[in-house]
Amino acid sequence: MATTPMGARKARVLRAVVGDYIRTAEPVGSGTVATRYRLGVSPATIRNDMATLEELGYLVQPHTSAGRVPTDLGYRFYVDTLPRRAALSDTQRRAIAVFFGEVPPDVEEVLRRTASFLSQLTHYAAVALAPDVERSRVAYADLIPLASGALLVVVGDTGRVDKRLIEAADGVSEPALRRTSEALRRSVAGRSYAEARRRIDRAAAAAAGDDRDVLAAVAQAFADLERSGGPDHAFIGGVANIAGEDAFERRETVRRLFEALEEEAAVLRFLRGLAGEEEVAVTIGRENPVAAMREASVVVAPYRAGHRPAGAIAVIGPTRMHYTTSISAVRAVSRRLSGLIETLAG
Amino acid sequence: MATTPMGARKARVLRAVVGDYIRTAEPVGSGTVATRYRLGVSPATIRNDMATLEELGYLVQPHTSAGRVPTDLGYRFYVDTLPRRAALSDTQRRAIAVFFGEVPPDVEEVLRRTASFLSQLTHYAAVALAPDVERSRVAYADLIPLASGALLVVVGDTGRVDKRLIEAADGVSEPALRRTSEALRRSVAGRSYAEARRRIDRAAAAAAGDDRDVLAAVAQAFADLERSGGPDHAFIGGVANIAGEDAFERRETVRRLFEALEEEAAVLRFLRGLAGEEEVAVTIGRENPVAAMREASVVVAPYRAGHRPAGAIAVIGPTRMHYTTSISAVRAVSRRLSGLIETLAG
DNA sequence: TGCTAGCACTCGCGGATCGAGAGTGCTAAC
DNA sequence: GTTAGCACTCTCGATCCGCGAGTGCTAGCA
Repeated sequence: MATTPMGARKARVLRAVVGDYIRTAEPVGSGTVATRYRLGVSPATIRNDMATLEELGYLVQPHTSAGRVPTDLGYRFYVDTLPRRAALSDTQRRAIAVFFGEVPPDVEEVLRRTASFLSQLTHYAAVALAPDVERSRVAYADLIPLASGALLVVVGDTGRVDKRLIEAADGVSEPALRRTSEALRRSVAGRSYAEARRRIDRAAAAAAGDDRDVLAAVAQAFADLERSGGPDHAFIGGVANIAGEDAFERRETVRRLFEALEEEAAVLRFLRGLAGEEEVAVTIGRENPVAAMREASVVVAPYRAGHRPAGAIAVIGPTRMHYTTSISAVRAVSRRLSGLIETLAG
Repeated sequence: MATTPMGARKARVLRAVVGDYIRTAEPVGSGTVATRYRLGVSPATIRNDMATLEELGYLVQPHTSAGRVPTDLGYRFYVDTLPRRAALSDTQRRAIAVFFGEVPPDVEEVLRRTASFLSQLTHYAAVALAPDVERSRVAYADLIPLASGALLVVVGDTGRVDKRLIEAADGVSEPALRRTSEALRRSVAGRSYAEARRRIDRAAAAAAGDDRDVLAAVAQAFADLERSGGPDHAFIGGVANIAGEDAFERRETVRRLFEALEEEAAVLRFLRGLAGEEEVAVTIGRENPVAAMREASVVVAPYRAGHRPAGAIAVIGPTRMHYTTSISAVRAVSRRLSGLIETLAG
């Protein structure tokens, strides 16, 4: 930050206003800033600064005789000039240690719990995305015979597990199933999902009769996986926090937000895009491409599996969010999660 | 119903008040009942009836000069005297046909989509419970070797799939894994989960070395499954409908409801208990054992897999719910769902 | 005995009014 | 560039009031 283009004191005033508003939820007046944050100048001076900051688009007044409230741009400045990595509270630190000390039953469950845990930690809603198909390799694939056909089970090296019913039109013959199963186990391990599909496709072309049908169905299943990223691989926790959050004033806002969260595809695409390679990213209010989230902010970070980025976790709250805590929490959890996933799947 | 203890006309008045209140959300006065529902008596008479109904606990007035509003008891009477099976609208009927015409990828996904679909159909929140462990038999179990150990996959004859990481302290030897896998496939198919666990326990006791460790871990995994019913096997759809529902006046009500829905264990137990063997059941307001749901009503029905009850689906809405539609929808969907699950898993 | 017409009464709701208080912008002086 | 002083604006909450809906009661009628 060093010397900001707006001038050092104005920057301090802006930070004070945003910080105070986040804490109190009340419009902040010049008097408050002068007494609560010792800037060594009088309210009148601060008033001038605030007027400038309003012209620049960082603040607005709800009405003439009220204090100022940050715009999305104001929050953006606040977040960008946040002191690097604030420490977590002891309670949070301990909670994280306990959470990651438990032995989880499987990766999917880890993500589900992580979403829930992250929401408790931050008091906002949280999302955990399952490892991306495109960033996973097939570790294992097999066909499980069932009365009505077979169940294709695909396990990725990121820990993701997909399953899909395979039904041949007029039943599947035992031997065909056994042969396909064998072929799958031999040929797809270590490949990307796309490459696996291509191999199975080729195998289908080369095969005949029942074998061909089964292989074609399996290839189709792989294709579906690639296209949709698999069904429901976003785990959401803490929706109650959003429902109770009165920073969302209108109920309609909450409703639309939930609608968007339930429409998982959109959120998925958006969050995957947001999660950069290394660090925590923040999207504020109208910066958000998803219309229903224009009154919300998102704090997102990627997690890794075996040194490669695999999925992402995020916190979703009102623009008047406690950014410091959320960012610290997301950063800490994403790091620990990467470690855990690595030992589980790697 | 025939002759109600309260007298035939009072019953009609009560039904009129409840029905009108559900439609309009306005307290219902004697005048409205007299003009809108042709009971052949004057408002004065209806006033008397309403006074009686209030004494009996079926109605209340929000304040002296307002119309009447049903109590939970009033809704109960209304639901109990509903004409048997109202027809679904054409739109709904068509939607159901389309929905169940699609080929689903697997049972879990069917339930997830059913929850979402049922919520769209009714405009309330909906829940679909995965098939109960206690009511399923093991169709298939296998160990899938992974870098960090193995993944236990258990498929039930109801279509439920459970997976769980098995990690032996100091790695699992290949041969032990192969032997255990073989033993599993041979010995557990067709058994109940409890019986399967006992067999594996016995096998573990009889085995030695690595085999013993792996078998013990598998038995432990089965035990966990039985105890918890498996993680997250409730799929919830349409929370946005509840967030937007203004029949829930206070926001706190909505918050607590979400909290309860997220605390899946409680909802699970409650709904499983509620779902009778054959028919649709309705729980209204304070009848509800879960405190956070005391201002909500639940319409629930079981679904079957292979002629045995397996799980349940439910609609959750305000006590001022459109019961007729909800009941019809839940009944129709549960029936179709039973058929679908049967062809998939049976 | 049960139903009805008439009537006085109650009470919430929406709109209007008003004073207090917070916070502003402007001006003039330092 | 900063500050003190001051007049001004505007929201918020309290209070008041009239309207209208709906009631309960009483008296009369079949």
